[in-house]
Amino acid sequence: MEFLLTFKVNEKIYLRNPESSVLGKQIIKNAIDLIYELGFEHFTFKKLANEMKTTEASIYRYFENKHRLLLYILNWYWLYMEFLVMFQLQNVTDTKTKLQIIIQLLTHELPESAGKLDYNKKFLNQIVIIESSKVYLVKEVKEINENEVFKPYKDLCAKIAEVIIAYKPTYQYPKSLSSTLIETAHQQQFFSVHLPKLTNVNPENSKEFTSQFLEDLLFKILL
Amino acid sequence: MEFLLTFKVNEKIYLRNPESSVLGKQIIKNAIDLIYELGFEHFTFKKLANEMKTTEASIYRYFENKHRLLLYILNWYWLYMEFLVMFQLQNVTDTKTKLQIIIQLLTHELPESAGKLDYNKKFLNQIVIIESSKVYLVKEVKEINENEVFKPYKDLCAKIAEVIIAYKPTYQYPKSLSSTLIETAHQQQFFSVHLPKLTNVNPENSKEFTSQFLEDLLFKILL
DNA sequence: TTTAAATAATAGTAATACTATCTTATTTAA
DNA sequence: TTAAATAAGATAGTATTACTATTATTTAAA
Repeated sequence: MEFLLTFKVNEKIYLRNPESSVLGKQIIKNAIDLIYELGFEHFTFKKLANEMKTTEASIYRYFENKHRLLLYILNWYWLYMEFLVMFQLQNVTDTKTKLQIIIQLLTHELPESAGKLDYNKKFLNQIVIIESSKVYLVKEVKEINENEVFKPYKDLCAKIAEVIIAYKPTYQYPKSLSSTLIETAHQQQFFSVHLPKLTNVNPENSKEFTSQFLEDLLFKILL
Repeated sequence: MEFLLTFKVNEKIYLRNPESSVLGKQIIKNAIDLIYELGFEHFTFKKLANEMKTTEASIYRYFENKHRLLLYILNWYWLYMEFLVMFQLQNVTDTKTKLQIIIQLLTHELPESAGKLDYNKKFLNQIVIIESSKVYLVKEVKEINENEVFKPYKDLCAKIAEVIIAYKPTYQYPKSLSSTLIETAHQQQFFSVHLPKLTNVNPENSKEFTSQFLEDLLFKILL
């Protein structure tokens, strides 16, 4: 059985809902491909329009600017990740196992198992690793945050924090630990590939390095 | 007694050494002020030139582009931070105390005590928190890294990793833990101000929150 | 079937990210 | 001391980016 997933992204992020039209869906799909290929700095609406054989103006009807488009993609990812956490923790009673599953989810490509996607999972994953911090590390963070556009990230963080508390009710910093886990998962994946001297990765375990590091770290903290 | 600090930054980063002239030094000083004020995305050489009453062309003689200028500032910071670590660990024999000092350094503004600076310490600190990941989270990271321009960061990371090993020789991931400490120090400082729901900060302890979280985390990991 | 909405086509503007050239002021080296 | 080299200032120019606006055409809904 296969099923197709979609999520309702906060309306404040877009001008017109990309889910509501063929063109809109294509914008997201092609944007993921092109941001992956060029990196966010070199990505422009003009290039995206050319790639899609449409016009810049058409894309501007959906998103105010490329930052909003990235924010849309990440909102989508955070919602998806929260769904995956919920989904994969179904019927798991052992809280240690729950935490292990969460670490696996944060440190590996999106699993084929859980739902079909319109978007390229590998590219989406890389965008999250490389570009996600750019949506909040900006001067305008306060105004952006006022529209609740980071809510899915906060919700994901809170959900993981819940599991942390369930595992160790006396731990004082569940949400900070949760956001640290999420961010460090991305960071160490990036470092282990591009700046390996900032890590203890070695050629044999590179695929599993980040999850091993984080699992060791997490269970020592929550001992 | 006051002393003035300077560091030799990798030649590959600049076209002309900004340390070698009055204009060069002004460029760095004013760039720190303006990047702080505008954020890196809105910062341009044109604006910097206007601010300094010089010309865009003059700045382009020192740096290829604004990314290189930011890289210069961060190299400077990493060298300074490594110096501070070395300096403040002088005559400290207890490795636990050493780690506590390092956390204090990573989570607070640059101390007045250790040397006078040409640059605004508060602004420099904020730039590190908000902008530093932007120098490596780019498509060109491989080519950039080939010129050893991240060496001061790797050295700082290695130096902290050494202290970690000294404290707990059997710990398997000293460098990853070190880079995680550095990055999380910045991240949690940012989150606790701008996205506090991603943390466990509370109004009373906001100044000390990040250091408390990290100290708790670090010594649990290294137990 | 009309009418409303979405898209395409086109044009235009201000700002950004540069490169190039020429002149003048300052330093250095012969 | 004078010539040569170097740095800085002044100015101009280009391609690209990041938009906004207008009109025409296609598609979908009433």
